[in-house]
Amino acid sequence: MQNPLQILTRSGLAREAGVNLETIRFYENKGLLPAPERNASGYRQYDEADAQRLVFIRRAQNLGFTLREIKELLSLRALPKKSNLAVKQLAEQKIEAITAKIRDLKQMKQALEAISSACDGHGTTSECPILQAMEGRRSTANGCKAGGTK
Amino acid sequence: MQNPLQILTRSGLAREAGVNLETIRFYENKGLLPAPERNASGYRQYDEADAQRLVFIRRAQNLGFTLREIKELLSLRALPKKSNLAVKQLAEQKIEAITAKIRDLKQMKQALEAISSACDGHGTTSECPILQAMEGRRSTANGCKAGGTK
DNA sequence: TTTGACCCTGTAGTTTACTACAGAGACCAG
DNA sequence: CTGGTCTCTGTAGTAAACTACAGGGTCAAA
Repeated sequence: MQNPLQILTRSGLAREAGVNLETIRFYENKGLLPAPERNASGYRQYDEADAQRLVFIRRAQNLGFTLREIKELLSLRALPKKSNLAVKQLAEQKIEAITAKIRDLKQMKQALEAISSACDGHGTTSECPILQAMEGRRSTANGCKAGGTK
Repeated sequence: MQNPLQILTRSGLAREAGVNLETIRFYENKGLLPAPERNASGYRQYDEADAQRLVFIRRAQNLGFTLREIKELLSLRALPKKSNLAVKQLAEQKIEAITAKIRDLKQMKQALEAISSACDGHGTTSECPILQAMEGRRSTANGCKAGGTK
């Protein structure tokens, strides 16, 4: 317990947490990092808790959470006595969203494989089954429903 | 064969193809739609080929292609005598990319399910396994490798 | 002739998550 | 005291794919 409050500069924190220098100020503006203490010259002063917070953010990102959602997770984390139900729900919702995305991508892949397999790459573009499928001249794959994304 | 060249206004084309009015000008700037003929007042004049082109774009989008890639597909389509090998390759690359994305999402989902299943939602945030996993206090899921995305 | 619907242009805003830059001030070594 | 390296601020740029708006011109019907 020699340095319970080691002071980090902004670049020090960036190094520590493995993020870009500017990311820190960006997160501060977004409310993901609290506005830190300043020294006499106005320099930001960080500590290990801030580094931990950045690690938290990065891990949550790797699990698929957006910064908006991570902000919510952080605010829940800040209330130790609160029920963790909301956290669980956020996780479940994210799992659902990922599942849906995987489903969509699989469907997309399947449609693309179907039309791609109809093309051997040894003809001209004018008779290419892939291009024809995109033109709607052939419904090689049944998919390609209009107005899909939104 | 009564109207082999029915003239469409911009809003007419938008209606026909089911896209937003401004999208058309956006695509023109991006080079996805050719600059159309203009009438005496400078109004854009489209025809059925333009509507087909928009349909092509939408279908290709539904198959996961970006506008940049679609531009390439369109330029290949414009050369009927050219080999369709490049088209086939673009399709194969896209399938690869989708496959990779599905793999990443599955891994993400698995990690999230592992840490989420450790939480029943009946405790406080201070002892929430999900938050702990994000803090790195528990490596509930082995994943969460740093520096994942890029 | 007036009104409303359309069209034109350039530009700016949206979302997500940063990243970069310019111009100014601070700090430390030599 | 002079460099060079830090830090500060506000703002702008990146990618992707649009979407919206302001300020004007055009056209057709009543």
